[in-house]
Amino acid sequence: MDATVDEALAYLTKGAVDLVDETLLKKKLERSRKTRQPLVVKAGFDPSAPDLHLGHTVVLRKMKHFQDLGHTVVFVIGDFTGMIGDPTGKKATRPQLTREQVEENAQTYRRQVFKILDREQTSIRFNSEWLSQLGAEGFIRLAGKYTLARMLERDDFKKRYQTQQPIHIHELLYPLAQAYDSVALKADVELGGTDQLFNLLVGRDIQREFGQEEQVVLTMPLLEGTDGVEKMSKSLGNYIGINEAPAEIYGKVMSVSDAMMWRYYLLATDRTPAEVEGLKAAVASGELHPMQAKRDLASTLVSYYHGPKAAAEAGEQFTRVFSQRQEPEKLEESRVPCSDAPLPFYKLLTELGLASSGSEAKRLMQQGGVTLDGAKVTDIAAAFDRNRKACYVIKVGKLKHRKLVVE
RNA sequence: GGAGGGGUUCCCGAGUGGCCAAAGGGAGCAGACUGUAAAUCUGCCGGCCUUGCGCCUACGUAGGUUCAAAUCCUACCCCCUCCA
Repeated sequence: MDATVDEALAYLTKGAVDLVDETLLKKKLERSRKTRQPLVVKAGFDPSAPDLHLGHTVVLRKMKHFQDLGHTVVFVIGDFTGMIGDPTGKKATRPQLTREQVEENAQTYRRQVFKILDREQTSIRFNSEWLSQLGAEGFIRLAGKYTLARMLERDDFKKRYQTQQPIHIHELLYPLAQAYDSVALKADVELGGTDQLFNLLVGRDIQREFGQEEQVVLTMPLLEGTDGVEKMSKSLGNYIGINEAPAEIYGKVMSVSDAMMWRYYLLATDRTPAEVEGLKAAVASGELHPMQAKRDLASTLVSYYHGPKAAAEAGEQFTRVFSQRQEPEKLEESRVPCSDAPLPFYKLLTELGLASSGSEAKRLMQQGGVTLDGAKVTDIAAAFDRNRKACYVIKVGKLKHRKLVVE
């Protein structure tokens, strides 16, 4: 950490959206340098969705940047708030997590997080540690440090208030609980997505109430999912998980639209904004093929989380399956016993899990998406012949290939 | 406590007695094309089968009126707004 404060500042704020406030961050950096005392950099994570996806990595990479300069990162797992359960989605009251589940999820986090973060400079903490100590009394006291009017300043609440969406009282309490995390940890910096700005700012106010120096707030953009519209999230199914199979990550990245890939470059890789602009210009001028640019992106991302070898293999498989329209190297295999009883083909598809329902299977067949050993099967009344031992390759759509052994 | 508005298929959002498995958009899926699972275009998009213009399930919940209800009536549940 021998970078000058200005260099450090530039490095740390790269890609960030909000920084509150710069002067204070400088001050903290300077002090840290003098006292050799690393800053405490905190970010909170949901205990119920332990599968990290590229969206999470935006903040995680930023945490790593702080580590690069010698600071300590605290990965806070919001188990306390998680155990209360968030009732906002009225259809399914989120199941309360047990102690064991939380611990299990934490383990999953540990496994994944250190693909990005440095183990030595990271501490993983549960916020129940200090929040459950607080008790009802302490919590109400904490609530006494803030006002409803200030809560309603939050865009999200304001909007919901106006559009007749429910706001539960405890939702107003969440920001306070999160703010108290900062107090308990004496956080110097808190990181989060731009949607967290408000919560992070409440942390500053509450810290001040507790006589602490306020934290610096730094927000990162939210990465859109593979649909290119909504933010990446597991529940929307538009995510790319870092623990997914290499070929899966590679393929999903390739399915991102050309326009969207720059965003991924910018937020999910280590390329600097200038480098990304350079690539963009190269594509615009025809110097670099957009597909190549996207392949490089896919390869980079796979190699971050699975290593360069896996990235190379995923690339090869992609070429094979999508450019050359061949079967992948390794086919998933299913077995079916020999029998004289006729089996409608569409039933076979549902049994193999290649279609979610009979109607779906028939639809796929009618649309010409189903192939048996390379020949299209479009007759929905077709039966599958399984009265002798044989081996077939079934293809459904472009993505699903299956080797079928009749035995 | 009072008055009013509202709950529709994965999401948003039309629909106020039959032509509604229900407009439109988004997401998703398939095909064509291609430079990829980009873009674009076309089609599909509750389930079941004997694929008929068939059957079952669906418009907050439970009943009722009617030959026929997402649409009308009754009760209940939930959400929101304003007043107190």
